Formats: sequence, C-alpha cells, structure tokens
Amino acid sequence: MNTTTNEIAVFKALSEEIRVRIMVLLTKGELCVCDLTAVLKLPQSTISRHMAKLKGAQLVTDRREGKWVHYRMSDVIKEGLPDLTVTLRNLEHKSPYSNDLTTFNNHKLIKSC
Amino acid sequence: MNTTTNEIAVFKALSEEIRVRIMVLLTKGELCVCDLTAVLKLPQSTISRHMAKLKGAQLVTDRREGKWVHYRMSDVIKEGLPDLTVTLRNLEHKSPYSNDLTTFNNHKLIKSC
DNA sequence: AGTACATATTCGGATATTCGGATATATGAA
DNA sequence: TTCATATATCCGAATATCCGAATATGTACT
Repeated sequence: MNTTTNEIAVFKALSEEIRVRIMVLLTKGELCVCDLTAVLKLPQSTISRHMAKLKGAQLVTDRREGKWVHYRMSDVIKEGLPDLTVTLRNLEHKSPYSNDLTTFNNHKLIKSC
Repeated sequence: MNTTTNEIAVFKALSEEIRVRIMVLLTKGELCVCDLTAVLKLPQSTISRHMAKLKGAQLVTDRREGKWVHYRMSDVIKEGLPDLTVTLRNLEHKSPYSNDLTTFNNHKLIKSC
C-alpha cells in the first residue's frame, strides 16, 4: 500500500461480496458492464453503482470503446498492492468466485453484447 | 488469504478507520483495552465493540491476564495474510497512524492501567 | 433529426452499522 | 462478602449503505 493509496477506501470497496466477485473476474482481464451483468445476473444499475465505488477506490480504471465501457484492474493496485492481486487471484478456487468463473467461461462462448 | 479465512469479514473489519488504527498499533505488540482507550481517546465501550469485530474477523486474538484482556495480531493473519501485515506496518508513516504511534510511545512512559 | 443500445445517475425505501451512556460480568484485593 | 477496576454487552438514536426501477446521458447508425 503506497502513500497515495487510500487504504480505507480500498478496504471499504472490498467489504461487499459482489465487489470482490467483480474483482476476481477482472483478474482474468478486461470486462464491460454488460459482461458483468450477464455473469452475475444482477441489474445493470447495480453493476454500474458497484463499478463507481471500485473506481473511487482506484481499484479499477475504465476505457470507453464506442458504446461499451471496459473495466480493468488498475495499475495502481497491481503496483501499489501486488499482494492484493495475489489474494484476489487465490480466491478463484473458493465459492462463490469459482462458480462465477465457470459462468464467465460459458458466457464468453455465447456473448452478444 | 488461505481457504479458511473469510476475506469479506477481514475487509469489512478493516473498512473503518478506527479499526485500522488499532491494527497498526498492534503491529508494535500486545495491547490491552485500557491502552487503546488511552491512546485513541475513545470511550471504553467503543474500543471493546471494535475489538469484538476484529476478533470476529480473526484479525486478533485475546488473552486474559487478571483483570486485563490483552489483544494481539492473530497468527491466522500473520500466516494466512502476510501481505496484510506488511501493509499495516507500512501505514505507520501515514496520518493518523503516525500520530497514534507517537501518542502510544508517550503513553507507555506514564501508563497506569 | 430520430432510433437503438450501453452505461450512469437519481430516487425512495429497506437494511446495516455506528456511537456512547448505562448496565452487566469478571477478576483480585481487603 | 464488599469494593474497585477492567472489560463486555445492551440499548435507542443517528448515520451510512444497499437495492433496483425509473430516468438521464452518451454513442453509433440511418
């Protein structure tokens, strides 16, 4: 945790299971809101709200490409908190994260958004 | 983060600044509730409540010695989340944690509880 | 301009969390 | 047993956070 990171915001952002599920999915690469909506089966407004919180904690960055906004794990977190990246990656074998990754792999084959 | 650790509970426990301040102080060693009350200048019931939450997340363990209950960082966290220990230790140079440590050092010289 | 789709924000209502004074419990000493 | 000290728990009130439908905004295409 470097000096520019707001550690409370980071912990608060990760204190909700849905946001941890999102972060674990993002360890696999960039995702747009519609991907997350499909995989987690949650309303679009709910996903957007959580992404705003993760962005506020600098856990993710976004990149607009046409109509889509792609989110990815931020470099801030990868460099300033490399341990957290490892922690999130290790969660992929636990429930509900492992199920999310299965759903995500199926989703990739049939994605339409 | 090993498989037995409840990561959400850990993040939730650390999502409140007071509890992070307590954890940073505990990186310096064992402390009793009255130490924390004196250093953080908060009501005893408030400290006890926060300690219960940290204990629930297995971030600390307690040990009774006569009238006093001493809290320390848990081995679970030291072994299962060594990165978190480092993270907390690094916070000692940031506000308000650095001020807490100064207060703590002064407190040690005059402690009465 | 108008339409279609992806995303963000607003809103009220439900739920969760916090605070700290008051009280209960635990221990040790007289 | 009675008293003093340390800690834990209870309680209502204040605050924060969550949800998701509805609405607003942004982009691409015709």
